[in-house]
Amino acid sequence: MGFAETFKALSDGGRREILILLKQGRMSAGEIGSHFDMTGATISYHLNILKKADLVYEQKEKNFVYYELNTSVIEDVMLWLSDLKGA
Amino acid sequence: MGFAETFKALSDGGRREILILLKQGRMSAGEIGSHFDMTGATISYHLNILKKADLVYEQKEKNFVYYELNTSVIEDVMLWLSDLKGA
DNA sequence: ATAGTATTTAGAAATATTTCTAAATACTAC
DNA sequence: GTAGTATTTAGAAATATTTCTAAATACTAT
Repeated sequence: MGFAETFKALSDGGRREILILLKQGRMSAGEIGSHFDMTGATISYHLNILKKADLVYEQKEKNFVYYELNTSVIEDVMLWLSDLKGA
Repeated sequence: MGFAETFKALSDGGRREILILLKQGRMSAGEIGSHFDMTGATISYHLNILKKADLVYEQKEKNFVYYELNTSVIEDVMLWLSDLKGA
């Protein structure tokens, strides 16, 4: 999407923690949720925001949904910031 | 402050435009406002959010308030993103 | 001091975000 | 097919964000 979605997604501490968790590798929605004091519905809401921001992608397998970090957008954001900062 | 404030500040397109404008150098609140279709009050509101996020700092001179880009926090954000992206 | 310019503050309205509970969907395994 | 597990969707409540208008503050210059 655009930078608005990306920065908005990153503005929530819980969502940033989810991303940090996913540095370890892909993880099911349930396992992600087990790390937080939130309902599964709330976790699902946050995962959806991260997905729409292209910060994660999902893989459905059996009756699990796995989420994995998507680093391509992170690069784009770093480039934007680098340009803002200037030479 | 923290990353929440920074990312939240960056999540608004108008605020990002203000920052891009300030790449050219410091600019008074009024001149910043003249680039946007918003009231001065709204511009002031956004400048305050950018200031609280340490993305700009202000210098009062005569009856003008000048705003200038502060790049130190941008570096911090880039480091956080770089770590998230991993090696 | 008065008038004028620059900016911020206060208060209110519209919209967006975050979270929950309860229900729905999707799949597995017997 | 029934029961159970995993996840999402729907709807509602609480809070936060964005924007405006009008008023207040701060400073300049006559």
